[in-house]
Amino acid sequence: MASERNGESGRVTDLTTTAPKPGLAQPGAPHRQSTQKILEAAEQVFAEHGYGGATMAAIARAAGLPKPNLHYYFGSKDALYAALLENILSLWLDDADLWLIAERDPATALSGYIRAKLAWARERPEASRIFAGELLTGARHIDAYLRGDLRARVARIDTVFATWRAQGRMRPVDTRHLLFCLWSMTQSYADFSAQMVRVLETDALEDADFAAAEATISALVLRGVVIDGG
Amino acid sequence: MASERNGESGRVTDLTTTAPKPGLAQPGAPHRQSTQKILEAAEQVFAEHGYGGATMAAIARAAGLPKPNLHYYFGSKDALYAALLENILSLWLDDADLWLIAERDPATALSGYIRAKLAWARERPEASRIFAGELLTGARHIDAYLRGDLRARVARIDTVFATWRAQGRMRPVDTRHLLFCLWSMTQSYADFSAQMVRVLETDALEDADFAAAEATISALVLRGVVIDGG
DNA sequence: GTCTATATGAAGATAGAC
DNA sequence: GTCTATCTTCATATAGAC
Repeated sequence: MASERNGESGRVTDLTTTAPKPGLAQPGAPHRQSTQKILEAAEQVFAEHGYGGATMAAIARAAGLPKPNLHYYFGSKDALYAALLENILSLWLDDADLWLIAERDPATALSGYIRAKLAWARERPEASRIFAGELLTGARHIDAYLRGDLRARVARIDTVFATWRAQGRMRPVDTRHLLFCLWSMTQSYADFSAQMVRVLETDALEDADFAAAEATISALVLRGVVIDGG
Repeated sequence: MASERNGESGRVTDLTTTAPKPGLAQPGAPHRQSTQKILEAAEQVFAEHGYGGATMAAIARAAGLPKPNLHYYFGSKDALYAALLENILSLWLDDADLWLIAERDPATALSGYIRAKLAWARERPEASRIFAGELLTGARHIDAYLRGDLRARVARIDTVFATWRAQGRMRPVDTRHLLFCLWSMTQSYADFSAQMVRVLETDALEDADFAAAEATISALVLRGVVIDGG
């Protein structure tokens, strides 16, 4: 699990695993360019309308391509959605492995993780919303990921927190529920921004809003679980 | 106005005026019973599949009624969804007014609010998921509620927190972002339970899970914002 | 590989009998 | 008020020309 999280140009990742049909020999540059455009369009449309509300026609329009091309490259709406989810999951993988490690100071680690999660919420809100929508409706498409990869990562983080607790640097908070809280607070700045902008009477979340978010979440988490001078 | 749904202004309609068609004099007991069954079925189906993925046929099946009855009582899928959202919003209204009042001790108030929100997450998870799905996809149906009622309630809570801060009983945390954190943490136990049960290797969230949730969230919030001995 | 045209089925909504 | 049968629209998916 290479911590391949380059913070600055953390743009759209590679979309490699998209061989559309058996028999396609070399997916050339135009191939990758089209699949890329389709995936970006699909991210917008699925995020805005949900899986059921999204239509292949809308995705095709957003991608600037004819509708059949989507089926040519991805086979079906469900397969396109699955490919998109696969892409999105790769974004979720590495922040914890980068920040939540036993060698770090707990306060540094937790605040860095919070900052990284908020950065994703800001840079890729549609990705976060698609993931959230998938969870809302039962997570059928990502069951294997949740039971496998995610659970393993949570188990690793549990050993890190256990180390800190044994060193007297962290209060005895349940690892899993603390992670649930961290995830929900940070991702809500993507998932529920529609509510936030209306409460805050603004058009979109800005620098100041994310700064306040980071300050608030960090205050809760650091004061809540980190033991000073440990 | 109430008689003919013109399909345009009929966004969030008043559910309690259950006069589906002009000429209905007294909505009797069977009327209310049918609308109730439909709303309960709709809550299940909309929560499980999202607005776009839900079908009137599935709702009718879940309600044990023929499809046309749904249109007879609610006019359209969108109107049924709006009526359901209206119902759900009424659940969201009162916990804050009950618990977050200046006369209370901040620790008591906040932990009581957290407990109440978690109780809703447990008792009405589908309602929470429908609300979350509405926010995820832009909150078009509840724009007026968010800009009006909700914003007013947030403003009231802000005065409560300001009082506590002035009394030296609460740290200077941003009211709105603290509320965002409280909402996201508590509601995630309904909205994202599909993820939680897989991480926790269980079939459904139980007493112990909600107890751990409450302990974790309260620990973060109380230590984060309440000043002891204030 | 790419797109026009279209098949096929499903979904929202209604007509009209009872 | 209630339900059977059906209309219309639109979505996914494909056939087949280029």
